Amino acid sequence: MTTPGFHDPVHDHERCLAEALQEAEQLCRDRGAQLTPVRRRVLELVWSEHRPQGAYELLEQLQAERGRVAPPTVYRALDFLLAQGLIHRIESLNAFVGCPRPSHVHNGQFFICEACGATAELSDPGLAERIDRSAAALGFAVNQRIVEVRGHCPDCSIQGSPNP
Amino acid sequence: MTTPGFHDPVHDHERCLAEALQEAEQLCRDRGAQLTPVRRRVLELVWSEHRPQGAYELLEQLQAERGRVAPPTVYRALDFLLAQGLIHRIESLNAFVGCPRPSHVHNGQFFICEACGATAELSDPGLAERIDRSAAALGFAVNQRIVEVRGHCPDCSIQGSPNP
DNA sequence: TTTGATACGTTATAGTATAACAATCAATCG
DNA sequence: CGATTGATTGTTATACTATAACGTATCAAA
Repeated sequence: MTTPGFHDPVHDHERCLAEALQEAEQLCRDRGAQLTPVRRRVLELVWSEHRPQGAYELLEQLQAERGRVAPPTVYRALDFLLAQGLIHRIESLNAFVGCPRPSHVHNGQFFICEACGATAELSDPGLAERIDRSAAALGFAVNQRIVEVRGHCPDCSIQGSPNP
Repeated sequence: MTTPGFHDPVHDHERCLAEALQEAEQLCRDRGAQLTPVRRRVLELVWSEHRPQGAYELLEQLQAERGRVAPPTVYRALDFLLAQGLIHRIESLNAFVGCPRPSHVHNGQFFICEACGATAELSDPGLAERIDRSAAALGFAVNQRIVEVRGHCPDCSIQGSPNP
């Protein structure tokens, strides 16, 4: 798996990508889910950066390599990847990011840098519990917890930072 | 102020609305912010339900009473109301809901019923602190915390519920 | 009276997402 | 084998969400 938190601007990203793809293949094999070429390629594109990417951003890249591709193609691939837990949707950005722990069911917390876009996923079970306790007090049955924290990552919050 | 949590399907909503409007006027007066007729009307429309409403939903209502109204009009009003903290944007719905505690700076937590749309806002400072601690561990500087919990409200989670 | 700031009107367009139906293909069964 | 079924992808059109850019009106300060 990949390291938690933010990544160094220069890290071995080939390895992130390779590990994510390998884990996705394993997981789909185990579940009998079909990681087709389109779906696999979209997953690769999502994983090409540690930054949420919009559907149309992914679409453009697909079109660059395959000619005519229509929006439903990429949205269907994204739906599949979401259903398998291989990617997450960042609601506050209408964008998608790879999940570093796809085999582990969770609603993570996302820390999103407003300067460079880098996003880190954390999974604090205590936070989920705390939300669930509030929900219980309201008589509310929880399906999904969305936690998105906006701010500045370590690289962008120091003065003289690359993206002020 | 209005009561916290979910509201009874039949409650004195006139009162919710009147209180929200009164507080908004007070708050704008204190700040020298202009609660113009359009802005005030949009706030009323947002407060017409305890359920987040889309910009175009609000736009339709405005058009019904004022003839031609273009999207920027409603978006500008929403921007103003957001800036004053009089409403909140629900990111996972692209929709807007009235803030029951506008004079109190906060990032609340929203509990959103996926059946009936009813939304309750809570403010658990401990939750915010917990998020901030995670952020600090990452070296992340927090600007905004978005917490949206999807599930079923008390009225919709009982069997034989109105909106299963 | 001019100026500047603020709000609002208006037109056009950008960006995000899905409905509906056709085509393909592999697996299975009679 | 040929037919059927289910899953996936292609294709076209359209719906939904949001903003850019520029013009107009108002009002208070200089």
